[in-house]
Amino acid sequence: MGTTKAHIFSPRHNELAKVAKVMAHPARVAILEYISKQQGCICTDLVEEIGLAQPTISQHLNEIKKVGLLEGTFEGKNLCYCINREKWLELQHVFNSFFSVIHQNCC
Amino acid sequence: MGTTKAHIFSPRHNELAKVAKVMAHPARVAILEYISKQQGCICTDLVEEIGLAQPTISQHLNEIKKVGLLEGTFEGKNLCYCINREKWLELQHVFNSFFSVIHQNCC
DNA sequence: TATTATAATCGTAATATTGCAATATTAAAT
DNA sequence: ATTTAATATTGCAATATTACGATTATAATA
Repeated sequence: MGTTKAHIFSPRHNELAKVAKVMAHPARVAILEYISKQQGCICTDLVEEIGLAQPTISQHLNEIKKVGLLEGTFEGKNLCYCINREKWLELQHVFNSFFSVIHQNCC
Repeated sequence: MGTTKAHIFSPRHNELAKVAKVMAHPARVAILEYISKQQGCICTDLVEEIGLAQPTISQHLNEIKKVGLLEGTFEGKNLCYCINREKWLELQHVFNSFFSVIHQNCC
């Protein structure tokens, strides 16, 4: 008990839920938006910008990374994070399709 | 500890996270899709269709209802659930805007 | 009124998420 | 080699989520 029964759902439904989960926390929404607004991607001040402790931000970044939405490279001691444009467009499409699929003809 | 610090985020970020959370579980994705595919909305067989226990489905329905995505009316002993079209379009717009806002110009 | 069918609610167990202090790691700078 | 700065990892506490059995509520039907 307590665990999502992923095996009873379709891969498509599981996939959509997984990516939705990334956006299901305001910190991650804010992080994604902030990173996207940077010229480059030296995101040193993310901790200060968001207002959560450094380990917490690090964890959230990791969650975003796990679904493939972030690309990170080290530039010296600084980490250069940026959004994976391909994956982002893929997500946009997944959501858009889902929203379009829902045609209700009742009530 | 353990609770999301909603007060440090903007209303927009909190709102987006809230609706994303609804789609952050495959059962709710499946439920939304199933309801949308019905002619009317006699969703009696939702439990059988999804494969989770009745109280669990009821809970998920309630989560969806809480963000205003479902309209429910009783038709005799059967509950008639259907998607709130207006709210649905609103959500689609919220997500679409967010995806569009992300313009990364790095990496 | 008693029965039946359907859905909500309650209570509870298992697990996941959120957040942070402490610590470790990494690499640049001194 | 030490220090410094940035990020990751660990460990843990608080809270949220997921799931379901048992029960309750509601209304149609016999």
